[in-house]
Amino acid sequence: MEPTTEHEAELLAADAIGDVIEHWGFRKALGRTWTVLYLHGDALAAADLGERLQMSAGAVSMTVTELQRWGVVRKVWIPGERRDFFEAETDFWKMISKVVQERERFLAVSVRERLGRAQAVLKRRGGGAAARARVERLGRLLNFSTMAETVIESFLASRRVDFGDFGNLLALGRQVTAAAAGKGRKG
Amino acid sequence: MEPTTEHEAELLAADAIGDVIEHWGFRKALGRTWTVLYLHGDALAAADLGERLQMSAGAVSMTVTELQRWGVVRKVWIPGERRDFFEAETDFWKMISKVVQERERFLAVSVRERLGRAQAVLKRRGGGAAARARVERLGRLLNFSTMAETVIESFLASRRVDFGDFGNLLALGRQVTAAAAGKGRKG
DNA sequence: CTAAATCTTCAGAATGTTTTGAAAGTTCAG
DNA sequence: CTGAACTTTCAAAACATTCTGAAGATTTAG
Repeated sequence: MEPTTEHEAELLAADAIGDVIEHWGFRKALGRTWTVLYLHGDALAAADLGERLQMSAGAVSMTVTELQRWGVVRKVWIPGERRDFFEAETDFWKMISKVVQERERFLAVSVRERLGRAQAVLKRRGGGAAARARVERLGRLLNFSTMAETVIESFLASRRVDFGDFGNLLALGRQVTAAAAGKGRKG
Repeated sequence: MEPTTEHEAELLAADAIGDVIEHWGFRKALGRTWTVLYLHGDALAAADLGERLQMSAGAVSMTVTELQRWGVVRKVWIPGERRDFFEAETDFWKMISKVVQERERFLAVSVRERLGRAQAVLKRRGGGAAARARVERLGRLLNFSTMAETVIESFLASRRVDFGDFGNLLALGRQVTAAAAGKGRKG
């Protein structure tokens, strides 16, 4: 069924972004809600969101709370209005940085730490050629995850400098290139 | 509880990679299984995997089948052995390319297509200033997803050229930089 | 061909996640 | 204050995903 009304078009876009957000490990509802707010422009009340997206009051409440925790939606106060209104953050880079900072970075660090501990155990226990080969392979995995961390750090650093438009990506390209060149061999 | 035996260390590493793989939207078991094969070096039989990871025969079968579909595990035939043995692909870049190619790329294309359709509807319906602003914002989202696609294509292209070690990353840095510079403004 | 070994499949169980709906909490106008 | 409007919370329901275990299919040795 092709969308024809404005509302259907809105849902089509919201669903597409919902899929992206789900792909990144969040609830679909977060992406859909952000998109509706983003497209609408003006702030919307919780009840509006619930109606547009067919969500219960409870679901809307939890969703906007989480979106605020991630800094991608703000509560705005509208004079003379008793209800809370919400509007979307519109700076994509800001949003992505935040997520990379708090999620990807955390995972990368935790993974590197665990691989490191595992390698330490294998090293300590020694063993024959097979055991040494195992330590070596774990080392490769460790190198790889260290590199992933470097890419993430480069990205975050490029954000801090804050260029306009595509500048961030340009800076990232340069920094990753430099970091990779500096770190040297093995991957 | 700190790991002390070789087996515990293996599980610690397998679990760490399992988390990464889950973060990328696959089943944890895929990451764990690949890691055990990778660390072990020599091919293992399904029953070995089941014992090491405490999985039922059914789960092992489904898991190695899926890993083979993704090209990250191979079935090897061992002369004189009746059972199937499995070994891990060891080229990380090869594995990641495959996933990016089949999953990220697919999603990026599908999202861009849907956003495009949504924008077409809004454009067709016309409307006042608010409606025009909505079309414009949807355009920004569309630009952004086009850019994401470009980054993905650059990555895949850099892989095809195939440099050693960190060369891929260097090439990616250069290509993304070039692509971003070429595409121009707005992000 | 037969029987043992092995692998695959899949219905149902177990587990994990998200949403609902109602109760409790908060805020504010009157 | 009090009560209406609104929001938050959370237990249970709905839903989704993953795993188990056993039946059936397949392979191979004899």
